[in-house]
Amino acid sequence: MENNTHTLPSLSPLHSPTNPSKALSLSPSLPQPSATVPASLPLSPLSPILNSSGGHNQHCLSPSGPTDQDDLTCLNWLHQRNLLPLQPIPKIPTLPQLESLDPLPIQNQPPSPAKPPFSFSSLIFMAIEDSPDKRLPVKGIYEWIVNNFPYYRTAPSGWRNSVRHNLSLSKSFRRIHRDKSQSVGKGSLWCVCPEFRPALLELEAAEYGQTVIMDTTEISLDSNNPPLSSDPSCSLIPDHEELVAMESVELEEEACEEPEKDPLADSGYIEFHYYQCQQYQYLVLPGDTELDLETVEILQLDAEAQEAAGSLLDLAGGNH
DNA sequence: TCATACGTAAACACTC
DNA sequence: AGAGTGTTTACGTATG
Repeated sequence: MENNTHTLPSLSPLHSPTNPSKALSLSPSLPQPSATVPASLPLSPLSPILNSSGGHNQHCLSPSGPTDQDDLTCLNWLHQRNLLPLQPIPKIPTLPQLESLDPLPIQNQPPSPAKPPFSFSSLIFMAIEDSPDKRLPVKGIYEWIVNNFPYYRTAPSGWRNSVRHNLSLSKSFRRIHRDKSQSVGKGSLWCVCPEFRPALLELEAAEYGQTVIMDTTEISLDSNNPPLSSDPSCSLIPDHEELVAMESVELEEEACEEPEKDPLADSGYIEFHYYQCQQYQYLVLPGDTELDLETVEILQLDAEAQEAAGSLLDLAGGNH
């Protein structure tokens, strides 16, 4: 087995919706960027996900392609993008180890590609999101990974098996049967299940060591039990927790052809993830809920956060 | 110790 | 037939 030299952060609580208590335990009050992420990493992995332009980023796959020296820093394109509809994400880093985010001097760069500090789920997510149509065949995912992460050029081919394994196993991805008339090549197209985009976004950000989970909250949507957050005194303070079932929420399943893959369907909970960066807060929903901004407002987010929440609801396909 | 997430390998069936 | 794809199972490691 290959020795993974990177210590990856745990998955978001969104990946364990049936375990709300654990989710609540993952609510650090202070920023906790991954200390294992090389300092040479660029800042924002949010870029590809949040690029709503729909266009294929041109410089992410530069004509010359990334060099082996690019290694992890080959992700520079990720933060070179001018997207971030969820802005304001103010300039971050507040941590000493992130003070210098410029690429390392050549002499300090590793001699050979190191394994990217991204899980396969994140890699697949980035690949799909970077495609013009937000869908890719398995082969296209391979190619994207190889083009953007030199490590996988020379890595044993077993990682491809892992990619396929992740595609099949992960609830975040779903298979789209190709139109027979347009079928070229083998297999199906794969896309990101919309309701899991925020979760993947969060995961990717966590692996990037930038975004900080400020709080994880679960809100009651039961009309008989108003959300605790409707209490004006209940504000988003660190370690503030709300735990309630979401019995009245009906997830829209039309976005996903395989509703049985939706872990929220039987979890009884919905999780709101708050991100805080300096004076801003961000809200990430699991997506495709029927929540509207009124629901969001009771969370008493500040104006910026509400704007971000609105963008996220748009992203998640919510109506408001 | 346990649960969970993740990576990896392998077997198998299916499609092109 | 062979390669690629998709699914499933199993096992090991890391982490909280």
